[in-house]
Amino acid sequence: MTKWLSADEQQSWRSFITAWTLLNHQLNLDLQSQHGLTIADYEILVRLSETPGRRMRMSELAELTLASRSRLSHQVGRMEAAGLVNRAECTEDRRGSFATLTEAGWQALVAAAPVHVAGVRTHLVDVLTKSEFKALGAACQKVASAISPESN
Amino acid sequence: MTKWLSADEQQSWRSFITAWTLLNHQLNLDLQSQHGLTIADYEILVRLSETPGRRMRMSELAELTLASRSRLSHQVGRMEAAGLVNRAECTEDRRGSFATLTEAGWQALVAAAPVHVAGVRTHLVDVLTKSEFKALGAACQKVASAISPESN
DNA sequence: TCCGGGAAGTACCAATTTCAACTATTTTCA
DNA sequence: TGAAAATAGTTGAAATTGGTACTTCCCGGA
Repeated sequence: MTKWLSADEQQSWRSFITAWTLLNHQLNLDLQSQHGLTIADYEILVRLSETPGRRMRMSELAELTLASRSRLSHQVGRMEAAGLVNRAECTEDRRGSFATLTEAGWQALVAAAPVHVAGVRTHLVDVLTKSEFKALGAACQKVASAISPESN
Repeated sequence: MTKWLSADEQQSWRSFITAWTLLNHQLNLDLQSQHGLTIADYEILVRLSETPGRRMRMSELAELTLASRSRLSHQVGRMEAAGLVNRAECTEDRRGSFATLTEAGWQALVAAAPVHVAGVRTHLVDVLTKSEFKALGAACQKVASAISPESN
């Protein structure tokens, strides 16, 4: 016998969907209109920038950005065409390859980051009290690790 | 001067992204493998089923499901081809049209709903305490209405 | 050493989504 | 009244995404 969601639960669930969808859409819009980057591009730039040597194996990048291998491959291909990243072979494991941040990619990130962060603040962080935001984060953390324990 | 996110804030924000992405992906997988429906299909079926006459104007449906008009049009087209919905002209406003739930669409919803709800429970609701879930919902509600006040 | 299974990445194909035009109708208001 | 502007919805092409097959390479065991 199915145990349905109560009206409250349903409401919470829908708010979750709505909040994420609107937020993502809004941030994407800002980023795209002002810098020609998508959120996906941005996330990749961030991840690469955080890594020593500003380069990372494709599979690691895929895991971190929660993208399928196929999708990441396409994505990096586009970014490579745009001059934001390069591909380099991996000498230790010759099957593998690295995505590396180019100078232009770094510059694009530096330029876009303030806009993105400001968006996250105005649409998310500043809308909530410190403790509300913290609670949101904690809950999401639990949800994420319930589905995929390795996701941190 | 940009005010960057603190490490904690960043962590919360990333958890939010991760939780949504994994949850959505998981629910989609369940629904698709067991019933051949995507989440988008499902949402449309739900919205139509909740409406008197089980029919709704395209634009209202688009708003509720947070989809662009174009996307909804394609989507409904596919669902119509699959026999889940019908289109009907709107006599009051002859530009408009209704999407109406077919019997098959209703049956598909009835069949899929338990699976979907079970997924939402096991991956979201049951992972959190009542108050955590409530806090998540409340925070998301605030975020959503900060971006788009009409989104309820 | 050599084989078989598995991993990393890419390529191809089908499905979905977006963007920009386009048609048809309604609304506004001079 | 009768344009002009706005709205509802669709369409087709281009871009993105997802699934799967394929190629190349690594690794463990016989």
